Amino acid sequence: MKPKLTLKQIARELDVSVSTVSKALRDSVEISEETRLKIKAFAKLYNYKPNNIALSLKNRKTRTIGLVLPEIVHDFFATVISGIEQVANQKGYNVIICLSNNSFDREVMNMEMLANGSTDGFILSVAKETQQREDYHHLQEAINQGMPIVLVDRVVDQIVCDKVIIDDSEGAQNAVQHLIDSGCQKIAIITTVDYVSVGKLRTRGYLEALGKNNMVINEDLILKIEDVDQSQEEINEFLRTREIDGVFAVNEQFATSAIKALHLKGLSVPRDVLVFSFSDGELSRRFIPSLSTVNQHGAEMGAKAAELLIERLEKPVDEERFQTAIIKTSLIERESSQKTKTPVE
Amino acid sequence: MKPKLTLKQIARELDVSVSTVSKALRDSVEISEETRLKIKAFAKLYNYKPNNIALSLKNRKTRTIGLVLPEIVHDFFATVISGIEQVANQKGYNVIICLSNNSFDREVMNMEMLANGSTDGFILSVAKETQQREDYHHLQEAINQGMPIVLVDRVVDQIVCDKVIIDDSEGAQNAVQHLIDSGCQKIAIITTVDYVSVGKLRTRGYLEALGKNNMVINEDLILKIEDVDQSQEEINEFLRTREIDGVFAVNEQFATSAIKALHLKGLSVPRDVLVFSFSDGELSRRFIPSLSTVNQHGAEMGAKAAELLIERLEKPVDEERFQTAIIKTSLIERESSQKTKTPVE
DNA sequence: AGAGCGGCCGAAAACGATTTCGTGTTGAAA
DNA sequence: TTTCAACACGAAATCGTTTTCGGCCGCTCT
Repeated sequence: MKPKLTLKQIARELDVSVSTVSKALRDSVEISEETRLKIKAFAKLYNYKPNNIALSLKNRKTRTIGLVLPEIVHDFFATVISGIEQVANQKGYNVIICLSNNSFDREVMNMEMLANGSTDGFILSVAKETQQREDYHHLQEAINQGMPIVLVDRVVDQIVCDKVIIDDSEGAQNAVQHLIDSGCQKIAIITTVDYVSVGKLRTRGYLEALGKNNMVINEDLILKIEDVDQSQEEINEFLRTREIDGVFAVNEQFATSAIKALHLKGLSVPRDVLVFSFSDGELSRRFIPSLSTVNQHGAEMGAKAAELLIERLEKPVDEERFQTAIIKTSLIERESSQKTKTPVE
Repeated sequence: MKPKLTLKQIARELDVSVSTVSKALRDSVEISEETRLKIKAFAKLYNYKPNNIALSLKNRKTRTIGLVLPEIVHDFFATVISGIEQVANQKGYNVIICLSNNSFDREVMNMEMLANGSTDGFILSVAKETQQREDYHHLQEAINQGMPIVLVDRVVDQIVCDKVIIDDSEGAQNAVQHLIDSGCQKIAIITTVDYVSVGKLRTRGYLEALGKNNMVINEDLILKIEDVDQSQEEINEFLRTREIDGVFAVNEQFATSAIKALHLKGLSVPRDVLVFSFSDGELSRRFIPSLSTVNQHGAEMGAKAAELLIERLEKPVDEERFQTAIIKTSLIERESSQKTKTPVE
């Protein structure tokens, strides 16, 4: 086990000074060709790599991005990470990931942990609990300390910074419009409680679609779910007692639960009821019937977030103008929303 | 935007020396109560936090774990990350994540990127391509440089280090045994090509289960898949032309593809054919019929890996004895393998 | 011959923290 | 009065780099 090579060791070995070695390796004109080549050859031979920590300290830049996410066992966030990682790595940045598990305290802890010099900036999607509390002091503090933040997906309006979102409302509206166009008259929505920003927006899209088509809005067809884990029973009960011909679910989990509930009732999807979902993941692709969904393009969101952050990091003299990038959603029509295309069962 | 507070600034402000400040904050007895309290009060007031990078440089420890994974949009790896993250954070470690995308080159690049002082050690699951090439020099080099490695799930025998695996073979055997116990006579297996270590082991478990029950091994009922993306057609064709009453699939994707293929053939699961899968994820839980699977306990694997690594980092005088932790698998019996429990369709 | 200049290199400071080793001031013991 | 220990603090080294500044040598130009 050999400890890593340092400039000092090279200098001692070659009988020159540390500064000479440093300059030689960085191709400074101050160093004669002869010395330069000798040092470079030696460095290459013993596979010298400058110590990142020392560089970080010297440059006061870590080339590291802090990523704080509510969860990770979730296709959407996983794809976001993919997108971030790809752009970051390509630009020579590392990504430190911390999970908040949707807890406010863990989110704050994670940010404090990373803010002490470990990262140059943050990409963050706020925890559910944070949205509920509406306490964003930790975000503001990071910004005040000079650490740029890019918010992704679950953004908060009160904080002034770069943001990457999709048009949740529009995506939902398109999905519901598609159900309407397919002949649905009584469309239920299964959504989250209102403090989850994206849930609220998707609900709004649903309402707007109905409004635009002069359809009556029936509050009785709106189910707002607090706890995903206990959603199946709620959804069963909800659908058992309502007569509907279309369901719009704001995520894959609700969509599959809805289909199960409809089966319980003896109904088939898409034969009797059409279903449209949100968030395209493995589940949507593999489910039978495969789910029509609003694609959020998570990887693209992540990539954009990383680009925005890195740009801000590398052009710090940039004006204080922040932008909100809106990634286009797209409808993926699969079996669950198409009467004509009955799946194999 | 105030730059972060440093010891030097506190010292200047309070008209003492940097060393005094440092000692006061660390409760050294060398400092008088009065000075100590004054300094601590000031530090608290202005929310001083020591700079992590400087500490890392000084201590030659980063308290950061490098995690290199083949992919992340995959429930298993996502849960592994969860487990690692939880243990790491609780012990005051950060986690840097890099994705290899199953590419050998990216795996090597990532490790080089992190080995230059950014992390104290690695947790790694080797890329598919790396397993195919059987080139593990980058792992050995990291170890030679004094960076401990813990291999997870996709391990390599040639490298001597701590490892965390499940008994893939035993898990598969149990699953197949369960199919046999349920009355299956002709059980097909849908697995990966052999160079994927876990695939090979699961195949072996399948063979052993058949052997133990004195069942004839029919090579014609073994399908080895190279590319997951084009697996559906292969599986369709495979199942169309074979008469079977049970399917063991080495992952959720293959399992759902198999069920689709069986539907195409006019067969129902579990009525006509029983299906057992491997890797418990959202897909297994939500699918209709829900999938019986071998649970790999990814979070537990991740947690164990983090524990092993951190232990080795903090007790460096430890003997050079490495251990391989084998996490118990467990069978989760859901609808797809139980004739009696017909799902709602 | 003296001034000036360019080529080549080393010393030292800096990044922010910890730690070892002084050093000056007390007060008490001899 | 001298000596010595305890006390409270500061100077400086250290971690591994980069960079500024200055120095030395030899050469050319007047």
